Amino acid sequence: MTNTTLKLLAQQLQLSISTVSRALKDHPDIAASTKAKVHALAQSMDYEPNAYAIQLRTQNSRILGVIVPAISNLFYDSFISAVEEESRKHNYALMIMQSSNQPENELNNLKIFRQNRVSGVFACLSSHPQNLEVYHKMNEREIPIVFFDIVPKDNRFTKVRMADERCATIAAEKVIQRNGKKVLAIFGDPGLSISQKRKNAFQTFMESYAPKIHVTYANASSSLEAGELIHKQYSKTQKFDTVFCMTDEILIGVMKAIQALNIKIPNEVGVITISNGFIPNLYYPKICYVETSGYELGKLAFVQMMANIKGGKTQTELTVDAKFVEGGSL
Amino acid sequence: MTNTTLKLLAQQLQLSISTVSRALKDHPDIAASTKAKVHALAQSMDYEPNAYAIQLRTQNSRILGVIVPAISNLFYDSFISAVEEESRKHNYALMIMQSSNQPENELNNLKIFRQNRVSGVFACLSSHPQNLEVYHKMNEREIPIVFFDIVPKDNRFTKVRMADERCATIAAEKVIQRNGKKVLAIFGDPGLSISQKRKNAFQTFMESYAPKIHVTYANASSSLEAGELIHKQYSKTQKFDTVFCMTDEILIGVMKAIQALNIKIPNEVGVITISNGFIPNLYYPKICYVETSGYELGKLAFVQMMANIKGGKTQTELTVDAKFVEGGSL
DNA sequence: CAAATTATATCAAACGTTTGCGAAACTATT
DNA sequence: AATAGTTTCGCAAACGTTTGATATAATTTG
Repeated sequence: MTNTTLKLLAQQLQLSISTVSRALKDHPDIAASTKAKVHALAQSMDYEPNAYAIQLRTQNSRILGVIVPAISNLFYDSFISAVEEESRKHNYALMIMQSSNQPENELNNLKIFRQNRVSGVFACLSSHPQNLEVYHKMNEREIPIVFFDIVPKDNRFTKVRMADERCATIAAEKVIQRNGKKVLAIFGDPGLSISQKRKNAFQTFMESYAPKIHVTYANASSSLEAGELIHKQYSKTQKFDTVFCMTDEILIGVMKAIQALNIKIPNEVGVITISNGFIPNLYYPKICYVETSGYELGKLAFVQMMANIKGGKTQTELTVDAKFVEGGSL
Repeated sequence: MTNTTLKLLAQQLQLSISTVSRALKDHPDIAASTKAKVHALAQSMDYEPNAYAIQLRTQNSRILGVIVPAISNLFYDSFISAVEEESRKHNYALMIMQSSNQPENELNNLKIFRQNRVSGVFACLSSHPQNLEVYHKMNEREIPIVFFDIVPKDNRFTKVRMADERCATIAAEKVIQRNGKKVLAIFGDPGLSISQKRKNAFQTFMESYAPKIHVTYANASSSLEAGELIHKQYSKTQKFDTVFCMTDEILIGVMKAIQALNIKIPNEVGVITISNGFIPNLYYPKICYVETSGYELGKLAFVQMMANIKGGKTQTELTVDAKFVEGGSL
């Protein structure tokens, strides 16, 4: 069975295609009686406008592209969720692709986006350093780009991200408020700029506001490593009384080790992390965290995208602020 | 800056549009020298074929639609992840929409898919009962549909799902093997067919293979409820020694309560669940689980989709088998 | 009642491709 | 040198819309 088209409707009704087209969109030129007939037939024949023809003609796809490192990720999927909600409201459809942190995939995805003439793309850089030429070319072609989370330094782009430094600073503040004396602070892959930012912020705050507190800095790019770290550090004579985790992944490793060692939270050690909240709420007591909401970021990104699409350029970097969420772990 | 088109290339090269088109796709009619020139110019002018024009002309969108209840979900996002991987390999793009379990959203998403003339759709029914007319109509229009996870009874459709009954049976088997005597079995929303299936399978197995074992059946549609259940049941004189959780959500509630009550796993109680593995691995000891892999399901769904697109109808219901994954909790 | 206005509907071009068919321009064959 | 066969390319229609310009009929106006 072939799809219903304007032409088909027109033939059935002995009208011209343009009349049918206008009737369906309530154009004032068309008589009410005609409109009624057209609508009725369209309904009964299950007419659905061909998006491709429309897009070809109008040069407006109403499709937005999203590139994330991975869909299967607590942070990014809440980002996507938010963007999808907004898109629906604004009558845009979404095309989602994952880069798996491979620049090669990222490029390929962008190509698909361009070939589909997306109206804009939300991009999260894959972690490895790369050149931004593609993005510049897309800018030249006037395809709006909103970078999120992992954003380039280049300030010719529109960017939204979490207030990474603030997160770490807030966490440090809380640690001090709760009387942490010997802190183990675990950060992620030191190659990532986000790790550097958070570590610097944490360190800066600690050094200036609480110079007498003893802080051990460590890296762990996986839960496994984070767990081992706890095991190792906890057997030392100089034990920590507080542990700060930079990410959910680290927290997971830490918590496993803490459960294995049967350490009591918060009596024996306090725990604080940066997270969107899902993982911290899996434990008893709930882990205290500084919230970084992918959802909020998504909403913000969408606003920026709309501004970009409508009003031309908005080359700014916006951050969504962090806030502390109380738990029972500190 | 306007996009490069075949016409533009043709003008520059003093060739016809059709020649340029054929040159770019290595058509044997075109001289090698011409091809070289065309390719060179296309390259330097960043020519990207317009997907809409192609799709309009060829009537083949190479886009697949996916409807999930929620993207932000451990199970579905691994499903999506798998489908996306395969799609990329087969040169399809993905359009992902979430229904939020609202039939209304589901219908709206389907409309968008139809208007975009998707080559096929992966659909997971929103939980509330609804009529399948839309899907039948799409079938008539020869849009392949592969239902996954929550599938309709109607066997005119292609379906893939987890072996729900098997999961529960395997879990029951293991509980008996590990000498559970007093089992607390917690199932999800009793309105959902998946809950019924799993409960029936569990119950049937228990009654026939281990009639002397005492099983308490309970429902909990949220982690919270599950947690309360544990608190209530554990204060009784007749305590349980094993708890079976039907889903991750239930497990989360259960584990929180267990941690709060400071119950030792597996010494005081054994725990087993049905899961894709992420949550069970968050704890120490790791929770034993019967694996339901969204990833595997995605792979299977894609195979079915390809079969459907190429070879016409494949009206079968396939299931991906469950397997037990060892942990330290039983 | 002729002229001007309004209401309604049609024409035709354009968006960027793909593709069957035909047209030159060569080359090879007798 | 005429014919047949190849190689290389162009013409033009079609995919399903949208939209400015235009045409026709109906209505109003002075």
